[in-house]
Amino acid sequence: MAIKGRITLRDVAADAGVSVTTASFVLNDQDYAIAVRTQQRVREAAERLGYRPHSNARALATGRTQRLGIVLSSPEVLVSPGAYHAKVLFGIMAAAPLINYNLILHSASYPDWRYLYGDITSGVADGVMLIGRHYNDELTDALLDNHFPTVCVSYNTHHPECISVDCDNAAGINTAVEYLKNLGHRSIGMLIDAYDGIRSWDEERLASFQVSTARAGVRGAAYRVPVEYCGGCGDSGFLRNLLLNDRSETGFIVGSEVLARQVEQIALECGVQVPNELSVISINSTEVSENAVVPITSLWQPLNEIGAAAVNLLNDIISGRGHTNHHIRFEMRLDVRESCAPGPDPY
Amino acid sequence: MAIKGRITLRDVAADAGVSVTTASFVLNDQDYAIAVRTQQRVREAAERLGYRPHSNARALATGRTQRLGIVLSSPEVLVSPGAYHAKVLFGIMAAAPLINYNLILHSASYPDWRYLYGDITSGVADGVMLIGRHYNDELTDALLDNHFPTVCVSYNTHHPECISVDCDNAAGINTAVEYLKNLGHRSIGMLIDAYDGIRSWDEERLASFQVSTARAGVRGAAYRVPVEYCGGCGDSGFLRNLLLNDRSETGFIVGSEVLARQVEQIALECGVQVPNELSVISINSTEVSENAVVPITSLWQPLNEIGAAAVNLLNDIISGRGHTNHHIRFEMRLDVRESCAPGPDPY
DNA sequence: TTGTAAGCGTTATCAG
DNA sequence: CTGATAACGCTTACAA
Repeated sequence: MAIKGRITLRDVAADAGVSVTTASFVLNDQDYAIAVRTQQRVREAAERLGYRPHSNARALATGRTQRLGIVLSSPEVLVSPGAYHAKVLFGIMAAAPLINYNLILHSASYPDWRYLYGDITSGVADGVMLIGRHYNDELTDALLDNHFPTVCVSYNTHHPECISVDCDNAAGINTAVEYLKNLGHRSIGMLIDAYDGIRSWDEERLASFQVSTARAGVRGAAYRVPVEYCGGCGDSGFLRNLLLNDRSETGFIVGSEVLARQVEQIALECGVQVPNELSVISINSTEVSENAVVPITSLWQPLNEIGAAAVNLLNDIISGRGHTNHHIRFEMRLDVRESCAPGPDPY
Repeated sequence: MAIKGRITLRDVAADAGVSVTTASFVLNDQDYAIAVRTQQRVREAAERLGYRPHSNARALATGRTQRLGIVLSSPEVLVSPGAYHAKVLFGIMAAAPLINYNLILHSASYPDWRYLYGDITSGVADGVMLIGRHYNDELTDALLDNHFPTVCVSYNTHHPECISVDCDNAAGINTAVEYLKNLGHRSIGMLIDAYDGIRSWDEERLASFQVSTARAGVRGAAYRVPVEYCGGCGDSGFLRNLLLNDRSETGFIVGSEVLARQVEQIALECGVQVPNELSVISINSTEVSENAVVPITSLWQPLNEIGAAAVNLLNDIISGRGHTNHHIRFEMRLDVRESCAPGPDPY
């Protein structure tokens, strides 16, 4: 079934009085020494007829689609507070056209990862960026096993060929710990959302937290908070107990902004003053932290740069270019706001 | 250049000991009365070899890609306050897979609309959704002129074949006007961002504002505010003058949430109390209005439904199904918050 | 300098 | 019931 009214290369060639080969050569700038007059005729014909190369035909012939796939963990993440994914997507969208790629948004809501796998590897795109998936993600590993060009964004897996782009969680947490220590805090807590599966970023942060607190010579305890991540609501009993019972921690590093706001909120309800009686640092530093009742000091990460880096890295992989660094990390920056105060042991 | 290691239909057919034709029939459920045993052999072979139909080859043969294009006005809109586009995109992303479409995110940053036009019509997708473009958009009209399946989302043009999905701006503004009138306001102002080109939604709102105020028997004046839309900053002289000089308006309907917050902010600075001395209604009703110092009463629109409707409408067009309604409109809802108070003439 | 022709992986027409 | 075979639009050896 012909595509309705499409102008093909044949039409252009006929109009210019040359063969399709010649027309193809000219239009692809593969100047196999074509007479200048012929070139002009071809270009003129293409222009006049409004010729557009057919994306799929070209892809079929060359084996390259000039398209990059994107997989979000779910459609919802696009509209979640802080807009993490939207910001990464922004970086991707800005970077892709610069190196001639279109983007494919793979359906994020397949029941089974195998469908997604089939979709991704159906030849619709030359490679794929997976965003914020689980540590032990079968999809990721299947893709990597089959050497499909893949870049993990904001997470990674244990797969030996895993290539990822993310912020430098380890260094970031260290920054936060040092910051609290220098403020005089001697016992610091880390609060992480309790998900089903473990996330790579949580693991990196927890590991760094242990190392950093030890190195800094302060007490460090990590807690997994059983919160339903539904935008702020959830069971707050855990936090309430944590704050009201005698705790040694005078400062908390909180893995998500929404959770950090909850902490602040519950502290308020419990009569625990932020920052005077409790310092809080969140991670992400978006408007969520900024607009909190007491604006929250937060670790910022360059999400658009992360997106852009993912695009370029994926392009390297597709082009078979050597990528020296399998795990690109971007520095985090501590945005100091008003949620931290000197601890019990200031200099 | 063969696609590396890809299992083709030929491989499956060979493995099952049938022709590609037969294999194709089986795998596409076009049960041209194929022997059940043969079917099983084919399916089994496909499964075992991990066969995936090649997207582009299929597209080339059928003339259908099962992909829908999306054009955002710019990458930035994804991360703008209120996340209008992200929410529409969410609706689109949720709806598309339900009717077996993948999504193409066209590069929103082409210098010239002609490139975009070429991209869109290159056969990469079966149709396109354009989001929030100008009233006199050359791209839109070129697409419509050439009968490329197109749906305008959140805007429309004068093109006779224009098909659009949007909120019902006219009814929404009427709701807001009536609300203020019933509160006792007798002079209402409308504030619109002053862009270069005119936007269809602004035109619809302004027109409705004139009609609605007249019908309600209140005074209605519209102002275009010269604000650089850069997330909250900008020249505020205009608003300051408007608020401080003797004005008759006791209530304003403001076309954007960011602008509405500015109005509130500047009123605060000028010592004009919101809502006691000035009532404000914004449009969009997101966290931007919700988190204002005085939470702003706002007209909400179902952005995800709009996105979903666009997907289904586009599918109808592509399938050649008759679409009775060229301009689908969704009702707006007034989210009452704290920015409106009784006017000078309450009942 | 240009043209012929063989693919790329499907689908679909038409015989057998 | 099944199998050749010709598209689909383009790229690219290879020939002329």
